[in-house]
Amino acid sequence: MDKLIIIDGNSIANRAFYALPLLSNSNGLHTNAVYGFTTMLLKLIEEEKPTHFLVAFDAGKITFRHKEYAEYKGGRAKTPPELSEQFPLIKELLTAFKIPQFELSGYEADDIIGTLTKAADEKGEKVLLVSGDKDMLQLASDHVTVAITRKGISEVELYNPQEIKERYGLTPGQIIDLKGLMGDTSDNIPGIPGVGEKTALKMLHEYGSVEEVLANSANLKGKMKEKVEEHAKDAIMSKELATIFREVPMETQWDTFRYDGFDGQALSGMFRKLEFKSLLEKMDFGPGAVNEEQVETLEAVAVSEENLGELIAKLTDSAAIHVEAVGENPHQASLVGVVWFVDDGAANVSYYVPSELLKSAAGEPLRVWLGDEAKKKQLFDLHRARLVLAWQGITLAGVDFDALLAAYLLDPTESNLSLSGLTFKYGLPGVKTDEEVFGKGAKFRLPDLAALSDHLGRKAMAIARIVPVLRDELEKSEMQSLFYELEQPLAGVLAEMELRGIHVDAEGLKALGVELVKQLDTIMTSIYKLAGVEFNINSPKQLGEILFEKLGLPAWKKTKTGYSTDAEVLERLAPYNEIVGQILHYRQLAKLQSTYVEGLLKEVRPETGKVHTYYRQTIAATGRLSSQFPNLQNIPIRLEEGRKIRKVFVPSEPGWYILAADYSQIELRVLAHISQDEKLKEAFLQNMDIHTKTAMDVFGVAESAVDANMRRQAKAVNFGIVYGISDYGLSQNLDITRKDAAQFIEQYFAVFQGVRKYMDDIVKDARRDGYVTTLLQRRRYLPEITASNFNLRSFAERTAMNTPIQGTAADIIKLAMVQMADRLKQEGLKSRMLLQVHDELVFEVPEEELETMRRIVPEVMAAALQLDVPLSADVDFGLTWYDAK
DNA sequence: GAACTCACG
DNA sequence: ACGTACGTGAGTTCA
Repeated sequence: MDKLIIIDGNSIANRAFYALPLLSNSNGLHTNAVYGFTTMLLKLIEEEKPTHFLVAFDAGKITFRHKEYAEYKGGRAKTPPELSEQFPLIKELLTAFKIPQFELSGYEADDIIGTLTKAADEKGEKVLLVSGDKDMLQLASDHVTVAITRKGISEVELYNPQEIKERYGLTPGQIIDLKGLMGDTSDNIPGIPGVGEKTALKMLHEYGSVEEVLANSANLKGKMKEKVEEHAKDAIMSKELATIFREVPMETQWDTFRYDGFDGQALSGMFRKLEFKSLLEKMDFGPGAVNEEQVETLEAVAVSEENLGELIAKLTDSAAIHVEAVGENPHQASLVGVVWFVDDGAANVSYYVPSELLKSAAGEPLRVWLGDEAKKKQLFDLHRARLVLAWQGITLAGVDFDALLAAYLLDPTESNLSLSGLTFKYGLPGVKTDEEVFGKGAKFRLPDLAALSDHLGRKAMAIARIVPVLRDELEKSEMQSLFYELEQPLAGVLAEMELRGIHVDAEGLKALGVELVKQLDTIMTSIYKLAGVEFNINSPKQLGEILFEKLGLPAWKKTKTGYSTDAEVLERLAPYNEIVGQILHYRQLAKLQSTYVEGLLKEVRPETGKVHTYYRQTIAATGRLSSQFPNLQNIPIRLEEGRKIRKVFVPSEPGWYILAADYSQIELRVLAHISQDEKLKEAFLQNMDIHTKTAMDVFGVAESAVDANMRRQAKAVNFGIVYGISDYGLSQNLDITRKDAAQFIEQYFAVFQGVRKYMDDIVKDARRDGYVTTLLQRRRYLPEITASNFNLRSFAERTAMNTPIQGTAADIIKLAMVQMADRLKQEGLKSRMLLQVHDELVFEVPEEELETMRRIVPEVMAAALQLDVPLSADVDFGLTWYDAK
C-alpha cells in the first residue's frame, strides 16, 4: 500500500533550530537545524518506509492572508540569521535525499499541504503529515494522520480524528473554531482576549462553532459576555486566518512524489561538508559513495614466530605504532597486541603482533625496541598505551608524538577523539570505527585474524599520516611548547603515579561501612514510620509522591520529569516536617556507603591493598585532569562524617607519612595576574585574606568591621567572579534578590576596575577570535559566543571569562607536577607523588624525608610559574590523608 | 541510556 | 524578557 509523507518544512526547520544547541562545523557554518532535519528524515524513512515523499516550504513574504489582515504574523521575531543561512543547506540536503520539494509564490506551506491532503482524501491514499504546528490537526482524517513534534524533534505525537476527539472533544474541523476563539500569538491572530484553551474548549463543547458561540453570547455571563460581543468580528476573522486553504492551483499528480531512496554519493558528500561525523560513520551509503582516492592500499601482515624476522629487520629509529587493548580501564584492560606501520617507500605495510607473541621469548627484540629511549615512537594515546604495557611488564619509552594529546590540545571540546573521527576531521584516508569492527556491548568480539590485522594496521597507518598534520597545526596555534614541554612529559608522570597507586586500609573501610549500614537502617525505619508507609527512599519519584502528595508539603521546584527533591528543596522543607531532615541525613550516609565505601572497596586490589586511579588528560575543556576508576578527586572533605573516609588513605610502607600541599587561592591569584587589577594584586602582595579584603572594599568598612556574614557574602562574590558572574547566579547562591546581587556586583566592579575591564575584554576577544587562551596558550573555542539565542550566548560569555582562569590554574599545577617529578629524581628522594586534586598534590614520604619534602613541595609549587603576584602553597602531613590537613 | 542526585575543586 | 553560576565522575532508579 502506498504511503505519502508530507513534511511542513519551515515548521520542522524552526523546531530543530530551537531544540538543538547551535552546532557549527569547522568553517563556522551553523548546522543544527540541518542536523535535526536530517535525523528526522532518516528516522521517518527507516520507520515509516514511505513510497511517496514531499517537503513543502513557505514561499515569498506576502501571502493572500496579509491582504486580508495586514498584521498577520506581525510581531513575530525575525528569523535569526543563524537559521536563515541553513535553509539553502536544507534544500541541498533534500536534493541529496531525492525528496521532492514544493513551494508556491503567494502561498504558505500549510496551503500546499492542505491541497495535497485533500487530494489524498479524495483518492483514499494514506498520508503522514509531519509538523511542529498544532494548526495542522484540522487536516486529520481517516486517511491523514498528523504527527506533531514534541520535546524537541526526536519524538512525535500522532493524531487521527479519534485521538483529537479524546484529547480535545473536537472534530478536526473544529480546530479552526478553537483558534478563532483563543487566537495564536505566534501568528499574531487575535482571537478573543481573555479566552484561552480551557474556556474556548468549554464554549465549543456547548455550542460547536465560533458562529454558534457568537449567536448564543447572550447566555454567557459577566465579563466574558462583554468580551465575546466586543470581539465578535475578531473571532470570525481569526477563524478565517486559521483556516488552511485547500484549493491551491497546483499539480497533484501522485507520481511526482514517488520516493525510491537517497543518492548515497550525494548524501555522503553532503554529510562530509556538514561534518556530520556520527551519521557518516553510522550510515551505509551503498556502492559508489566512498571516495576512491581516500582509500590507501595496505599490506597488513599478521606476525607469527615464522615471519617475525621480517618485522625485526625493518625496525628503524622511528615508527608509528598502535597498542590495542580491550577495556575502558587501562589498569585492567587486556592487551590485544601491538602494530607497527612501515612505509618503505614502495608500499604501506603493517605488522600486527598479538599479545602472546609479544610476551613470548621470541618477542624479546620487540620489547627491547619498545623500551628503547632512542627509538622514536608516534602513537595515539601514549598514557593508556604505557599503562597497558606496563601491566604486562613491558616498558614503553621514547615517545616523540602522541596524536591524541595533540588533537585534544587543538580542540579540547572535540567530542570524537578517536582515530576514525580525527582522520575524517583532518581529511585523511579513513579508518573504521572500533564499534564497526568489534561491535559493542554484549555483541563485542574480535574479528578473525585477517580483519583484525587490517583494522589495526590501518590505525597505525592513520597515526603515521596524521602526526605531521597535527605537528603543523600545533605550530600554527603556538602550542608547541605546551605540547612538547608540558602535556607530553606529564603523561609519563601521570602513568608513574597511577602505577604506583595509593594504599587503602580496606579493613578500616569495611568497618566504616558496617557503622553506616547500622545508622542507615535506623534512619530508614524512622522515615517509614513518619511517612506511614514503606517506599524506596532512593527513588526521587517515590519520594516526591510521599512528600508532596501524601504529606502535602509545598512543591516549588520541578524537574523535567516531576518534583525536584534535591538538597536545596529539602533544606527549605525541613521546618515543615521532621521526615525531611531524616531524608537529608539518609541521603548523606547512603552516598558515603554506596560511592565511597562499596564503590571504593570494589577498586582495591586484594593482592596489594592499593587503588590505581586513571587520570584522564584529554577530557576537560579547560585543561584540568579528571580521575576515574575510582575518581580520587571527589573524596569527601566538607562534612566531618564524609571526611573520615580520608582516614583509610594511608602510606604503602610502614613508618611513612602522607603529605599534602594545596595552592592558596590559585584562581584569584591567576585572575589578579591576568587582569592586572591593582587592588587585587595589592591584596595578594600584602598576603591578605582575600575574602576579608573583598568584604572591606565592597562594603567600604575597616577590617575590624568585617563580620562572618560579610566575609561569607564576599567569598560568594569572589566565586561568582571566577565563574563568570551573573546577578541571577549570585542571587541563587546567596539566597538574596537579584537586585541586591546586581548591586553587590556593581560595588565589586567599582573597586576592582581592572577585573571589570578583563571581563569585558575577554568576551570581546572571544567574539573576535572565536576562542580564548590560557597563559600557556591552551585554547578553547567558543562558537556560541555569537549566537542570537540568549542562553547559549550567555553561557559562552561566562565560559570565556572562566576558562582562562581555571585553565591557567590547571597549567600551573601541571607544571608543578612535571617539575616535582624531576626534582624527586634529581635529589634521589624516595618520596612519591600519588595524587592530584586540581589545586592539591598528595605524596607518600618516608620519615627521614619529611623535613625536606615540607620545604621542597611548596617551594616547587610556588615557583612553577612566575606571575605578577606570588603563588603560595600550604603543606601538612600525617599518618593518613585525613590527618594531612 | 537518560534523568536525578551529590561528591570534589 | 530570557533563566545558569565554572569544571568533573559515579551510584541509583526507571522507561
